[in-house]
Amino acid sequence: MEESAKKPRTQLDRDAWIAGATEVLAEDGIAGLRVEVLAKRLKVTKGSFYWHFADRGDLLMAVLHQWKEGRIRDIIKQTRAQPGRELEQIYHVIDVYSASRNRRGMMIELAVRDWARRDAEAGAIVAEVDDVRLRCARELFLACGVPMEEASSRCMLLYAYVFGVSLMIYDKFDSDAARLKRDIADLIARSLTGKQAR
Amino acid sequence: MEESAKKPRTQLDRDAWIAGATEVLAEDGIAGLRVEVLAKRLKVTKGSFYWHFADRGDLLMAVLHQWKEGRIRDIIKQTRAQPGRELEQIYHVIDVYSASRNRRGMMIELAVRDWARRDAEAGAIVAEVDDVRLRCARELFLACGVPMEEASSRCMLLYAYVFGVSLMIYDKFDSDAARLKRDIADLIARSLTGKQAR
DNA sequence: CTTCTTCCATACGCTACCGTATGCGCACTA
DNA sequence: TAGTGCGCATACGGTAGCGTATGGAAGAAG
Repeated sequence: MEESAKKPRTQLDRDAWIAGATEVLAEDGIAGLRVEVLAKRLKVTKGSFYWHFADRGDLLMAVLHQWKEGRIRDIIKQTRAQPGRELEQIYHVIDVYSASRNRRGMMIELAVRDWARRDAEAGAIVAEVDDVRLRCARELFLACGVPMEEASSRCMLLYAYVFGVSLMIYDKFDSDAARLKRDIADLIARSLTGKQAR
Repeated sequence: MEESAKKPRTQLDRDAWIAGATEVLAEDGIAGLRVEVLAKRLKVTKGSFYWHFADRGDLLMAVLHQWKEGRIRDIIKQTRAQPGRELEQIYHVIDVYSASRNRRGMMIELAVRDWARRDAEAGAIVAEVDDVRLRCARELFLACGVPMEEASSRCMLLYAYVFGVSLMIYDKFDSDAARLKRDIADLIARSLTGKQAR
């Protein structure tokens, strides 16, 4: 009757395909996300795929929308702070997005954003996610006592930084990467006008 | 004997292929950079291509190395400031990399970085470019009187920001994008410890 | 046991692309 | 004017991937 989730997994459903596709997306990017490659990975043939999906675009849209919903859920969670601990939460957000701590998530993030640079539908999704992220993060800064315009600037700087730093390769530049990251977090989070709680 | 460079361009040389390839790279990314597509764009057949290049990889490496050399030349130029005007130069660097003012260059930059995420050779090139960029930008901060560790943090923040902001889509977030960018530049450039010249 | 539905395998045609082989015009040279 | 080589066109075989058509196994339903 009800499916117990501990079966030897003999059948694939739509979500299993989407999960596998997200995995491939993280590793090989949107260009590497091919129906037959994914099928081989899931140990079935594409006959299965075209039963669950109309075509490749159908899968891509499903991946995109599931990504969006997961991101928005996560944003809401990550930017919900207990009163008085908003600054702490800002540091936490920076840390969570640190590529080393969330490598897989950041790989997906970058793959989706690269995708969005050339696809209007992906672009629209990224725009939605960015909008939610920026507004939620801005609320945190506002709660810290930072004025509106500065809150906007700082939260934009925050997200641009976390994405941008994941694109850079700087092993040889600084010997103490941990200190570097801490100092940069301070530059982003520590306002001159807000009440400082750190 | 010597070729004058003002011919009606009836023949293609290696550099013309590389230039065309860079154009395609900017538009379609590394995955869209295909020999036959590029040939069609240059209005020749791939018979010409395989005369000038051993294979597709040969072209890709040529594109990569030319990009690297161009970037390093540009970095040296952009971070050379007249004594006393280093802070001004920092603002200039931020502005130059602003996606809206240098869209084409940033598209290439992002394409190369996406490429570098999955290709070791591209990764090595990006690492070299990042190293030069960070060191040159750090010199500017140091010349502003910023202490070493803070200079490292700020120049890292600077580059991560300019790349990251090019990945974001935030039309609806702030009505005054110009002010936003100015304020962020201030956050990156204005040190608390250095002598302020702005 | 039959029948129907679900889920997947197999086989096919088609396109895009890679790299090679070979032909061919044209400029230059002797 | 015949020869020579450069720069490109043409033609070919091969692979990868998309989407379709069709068959078939296995469980549900009767």
